[in-house]
Amino acid sequence: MLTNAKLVHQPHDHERCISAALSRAKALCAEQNVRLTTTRELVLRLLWQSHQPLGAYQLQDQLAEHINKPVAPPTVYRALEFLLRLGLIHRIPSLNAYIGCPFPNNEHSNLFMICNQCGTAAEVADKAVNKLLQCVSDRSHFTLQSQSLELFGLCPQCSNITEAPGYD
Amino acid sequence: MLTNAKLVHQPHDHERCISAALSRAKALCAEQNVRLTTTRELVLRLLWQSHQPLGAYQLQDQLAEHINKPVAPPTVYRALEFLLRLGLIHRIPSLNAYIGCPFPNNEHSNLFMICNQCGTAAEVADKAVNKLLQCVSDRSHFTLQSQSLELFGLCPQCSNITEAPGYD
DNA sequence: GCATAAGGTGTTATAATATAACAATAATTG
DNA sequence: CAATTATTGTTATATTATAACACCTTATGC
Ligand SMILES: [Zn+2]
Ligand SMILES: [Zn+2]
Ligand SMILES: [Zn+2]
Ligand SMILES: [Zn+2]
Repeated sequence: MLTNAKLVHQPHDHERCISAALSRAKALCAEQNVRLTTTRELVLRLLWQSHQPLGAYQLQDQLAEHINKPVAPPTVYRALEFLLRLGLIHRIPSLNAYIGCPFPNNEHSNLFMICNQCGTAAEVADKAVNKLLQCVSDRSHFTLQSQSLELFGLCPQCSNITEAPGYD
Repeated sequence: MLTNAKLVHQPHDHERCISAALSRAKALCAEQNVRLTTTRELVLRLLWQSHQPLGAYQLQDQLAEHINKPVAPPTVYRALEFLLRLGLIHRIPSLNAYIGCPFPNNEHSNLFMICNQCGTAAEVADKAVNKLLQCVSDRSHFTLQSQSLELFGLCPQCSNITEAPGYD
């Protein structure tokens, strides 16, 4: 099982997350011979600011603040489209939000564990999950092409807080 | 494995799907002591017209046509909210669309197989899937509360058409 | 039955998310 | 440097969803 859950759910050196993501992005763009322009890189950086998915209009605001001039929606959506196409980010449909992918160009599950409390989203790539879903598809003669899997609940930290006994 | 895939992907007596859905709905409403008003029932019927998810504004149009007077979005969304709360329908986030649930008040997976070609969506409830996802969550100490699982691809019919050899 | 409360609907306005279309600019290629 | 291609800016608009408040209907207690 490949996952960034440990990182997401614990204090960690997040600068490493960011720089790793950026160097992966640069490598991938070089490999694919496409351009990681300033805007695209900035949007990617913004998405990697935290492990919480961001909406397009949150990105718009933050982008505008960063470059100190107004930004129109298409600017954001184009950058998102580019990053999605390269697999550098994912869209989380039920949140209408976007998040950096911790392990792009791996075959992976598009499986997210999303905390209803703090909003963090950890990604999991699990062969057993993929295999089982493939199997479910096969049984119905369904030709599986892609998937979007979202688990909602409480991350370890928020679980602890919620479950806390209370001395009353 | 509980699924309506066979029905969805083959010609079948769809009237039975509809009437079964409606009687389930009536029973559930009676049991819960809530009212299946005309609008709510109509929306449910419209969602059961086919095995393809419908968007709220498609429903709006069809509803307006049926009752022969204009309908405002809140009317539709209120009916949808009611039906969702009872578990009689599901929302498919990546399509912004809604579909009738073939086996409500069962513990189930919220797992859909959605055809990219013809738009049909079959639902699957599979204990093995649920168990595995629970297990994945446990491993990360994530408290699983709900899930949304969407598989995209080609239904059996559309697979055959696509894969057809071609005599050229 | 009638008053009351609760639940449901109508209506208007608006929020939030996403895309279309076309002009302008920048980067790449030969 | 001209020609082509990729990228960005700009304006307008489509699509999905909700807020707020007035009005009506149904159930409930007396
Ligand atoms: Zn991090
Ligand atoms: Zn949390
Ligand atoms: Zn049917
Ligand atoms: Zn199909």
